[in-house]
Amino acid sequence: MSDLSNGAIADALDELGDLYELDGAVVHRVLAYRNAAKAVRDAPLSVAQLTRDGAVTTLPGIGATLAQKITDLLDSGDIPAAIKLRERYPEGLLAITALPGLGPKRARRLFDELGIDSPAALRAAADAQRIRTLKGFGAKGEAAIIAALEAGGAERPRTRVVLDRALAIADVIATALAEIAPTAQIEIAGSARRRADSVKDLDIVVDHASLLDDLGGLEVIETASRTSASAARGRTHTGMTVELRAVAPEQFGNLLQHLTGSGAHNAALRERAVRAGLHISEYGVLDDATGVTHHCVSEAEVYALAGLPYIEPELRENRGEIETAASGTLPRLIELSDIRGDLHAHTTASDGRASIEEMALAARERGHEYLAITDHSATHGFGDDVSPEQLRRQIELVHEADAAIEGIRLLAGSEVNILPDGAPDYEDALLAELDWVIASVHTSFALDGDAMTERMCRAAGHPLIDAIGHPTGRLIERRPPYELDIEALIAACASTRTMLEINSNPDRRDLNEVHARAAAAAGAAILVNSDAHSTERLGAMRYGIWTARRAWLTAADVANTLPWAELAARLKRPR
DNA sequence: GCCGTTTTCGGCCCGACTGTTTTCAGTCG
Repeated sequence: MSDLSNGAIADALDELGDLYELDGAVVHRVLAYRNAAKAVRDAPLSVAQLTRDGAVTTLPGIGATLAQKITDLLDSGDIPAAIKLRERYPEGLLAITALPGLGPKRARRLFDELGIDSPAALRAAADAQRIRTLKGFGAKGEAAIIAALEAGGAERPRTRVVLDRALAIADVIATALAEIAPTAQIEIAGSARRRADSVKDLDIVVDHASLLDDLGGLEVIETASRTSASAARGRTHTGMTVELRAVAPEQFGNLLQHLTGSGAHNAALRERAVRAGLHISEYGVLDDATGVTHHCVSEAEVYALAGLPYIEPELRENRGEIETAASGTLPRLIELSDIRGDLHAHTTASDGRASIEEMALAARERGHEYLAITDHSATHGFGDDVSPEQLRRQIELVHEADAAIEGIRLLAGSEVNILPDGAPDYEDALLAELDWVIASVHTSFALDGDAMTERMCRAAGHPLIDAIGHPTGRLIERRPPYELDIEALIAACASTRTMLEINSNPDRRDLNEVHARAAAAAGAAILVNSDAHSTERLGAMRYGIWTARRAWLTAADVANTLPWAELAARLKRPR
């Protein structure tokens, strides 16, 4: 039987926080639950296991009370306090608090005074003009509620945009603004700058206020308006919100740091600063001792005033980076230029668009020393499968191309399917002829967690499988990971010297940053691969690198920063 | 509810915006 996942525990804590908030608890108590939920969600270890070991209070923000609540959850499947509060506050009330402008306080008044317990009841009351009779709610508020309900705010969370689409638009906007004001400083901020999997909107910081009036004229912008003397907001034709903020050059670092976030990072940074008598805001750093507000041209100055070294945007998620920075032990994060080769790429032999030669030349152009050709295997289907006979021919073709093309080592590989029983879909004798084998799940996603975990651990134990590709199968914003005990897989890979991939396809980025950090901590070797299906997509590698950086990885944690000869020597079957 | 190179108690980031307000609470990022 598998334990509750960190995500499930975090969801339970978030729900309890929401319920306490409806119940009128002091905000700091509610915040404590939110912080604890985040700590659990970001934890690189099994929180269930930590709890059973009596060590869960080592996580930041989890004390004796929350440890007991997590223990109750693991023992009985629920938290007693949550059961009690759910009886008092109907589920529909939480849906109401999801509407813009309606928080817990106002939702409670609607519930207490008008008996409104669902979005439908809210709509009926608004239509009957009963809401405006409440103190604090006017006709305007009533109209805003109707508008929010009609926008569907209570049913579906707003969709987020996957990072590559967001960056593509951000680059177009930044380039267009730079053409208008060539001397302006223009920076993308927000979660896009932190290289998160997806973003809600785009934040852009400029030091030329005149640019605020140019936003609406850009080709990618559908509508735009000034929202204040220093800000403009636009909407792209794709429906994404763009916030443009202008600031004086001497305060550029303050605003960029503020808008890059994350919110949790900034809150933790500011709490630390307060203990030193400093107040950090988007406008400057106020020193209590002198009464002086320091302006910062660069972010590095903001951190320096707080007594810290510069912290890379990818680390700013309040996952321990502030404490680690304070102790002077931040890792030197991996960079794209550290990568020496790519061990996952497709050609026209399966579902790729380019030939072996085209992929080889494009990889060489990118500075790679080696490239593994890993087309799909015998059972792939969709007409993309490579029969054993075709694979034998492909091996010859790859070796011929390797001999013919100077400056890059080509490896004859395959991306084999992991069958539901954990076996690869080629005979071992054929696998043994390959230079490189990466194994992935492409079928039977719906196995239960135990079966999927056994399937993948068995694959990791296969002597001829070198690496596991896109280990959780998730597609960002589209498909959740399949049921899998990722820690068990990581342990299996570490003990069998099977490498784990960070797949760089921007829709995958799989392993994600939390799992990649856990894998490196467990001693498993990580790969960052493009999974390119065309020459251009070899460039997707940067997304995997960003995930690796968000996982705190250094070049030493990633195997394909090594020359091929050194990497090959570390494989379970040295070649 | 958590936490401590000012604290085991008394704090807990900062500011903008909104609407309904004669001075502010609630919400949001």
